[in-house]
Amino acid sequence: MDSKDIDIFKVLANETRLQILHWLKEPEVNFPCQDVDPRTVGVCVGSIQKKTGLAQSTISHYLSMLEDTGLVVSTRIGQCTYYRRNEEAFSVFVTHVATDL
Amino acid sequence: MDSKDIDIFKVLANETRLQILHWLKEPEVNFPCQDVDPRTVGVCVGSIQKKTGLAQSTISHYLSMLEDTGLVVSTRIGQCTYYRRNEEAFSVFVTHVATDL
DNA sequence: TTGATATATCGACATAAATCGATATAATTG
DNA sequence: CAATTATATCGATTTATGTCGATATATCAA
Repeated sequence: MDSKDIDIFKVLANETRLQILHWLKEPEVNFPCQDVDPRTVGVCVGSIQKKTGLAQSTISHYLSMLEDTGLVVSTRIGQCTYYRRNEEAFSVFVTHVATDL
Repeated sequence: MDSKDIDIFKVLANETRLQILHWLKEPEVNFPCQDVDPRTVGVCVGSIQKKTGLAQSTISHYLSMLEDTGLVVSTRIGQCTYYRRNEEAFSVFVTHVATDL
């Protein structure tokens, strides 16, 4: 339970960010009509932003925060940046919570 | 992963509060010389406050926050209020994190 | 009841987070 | 290269959090 875990608690302490992470668990269900494979590449910022209804700058910021913790990773292809979950980071965190909390 | 879990993430997103929860896992080790059984009753606010070095009002507030989430419970005996972990609340939370995150 | 001790609550202030609109940057297309 | 589209970054404002000192409340002891 180090400072990195505290940063993860902070980033999870927000309904919109939790919602985004949840959506990204099943990207093909929650974001149909993507032009890349959402499982392996991710979902573009704009699709996520539209679904939340918050400002583009806000969602871009949230996704950066999530990426800083390692919970998601991004891939830029052309004009778009695609974000997907990093399940390894989740399992490390879950293990910490289950054993050290 | 409901609003109650978000409140738990918020309360865990602070080093001092995490530290207190960690200390309360082994209260007899971290708070020797208690006048009650720390496992079943808890540790008094003053002992926790001294160990953190923060102001009395701050620790009282932190403990109230923790109690609001259900992660700890308090018992007043005489002038002292004793706080202990509520392990059931932890296991519910851990299950949510492991399955819904 | 008075004084001492332990907590809780209140009010204040500083720092951080949420959120927006505007603008900058990167990539695409004509 | 100019216009368009998608993101990222910047600056501002509002709201929340961290933290303190002062004060109120509850309990014990004399």
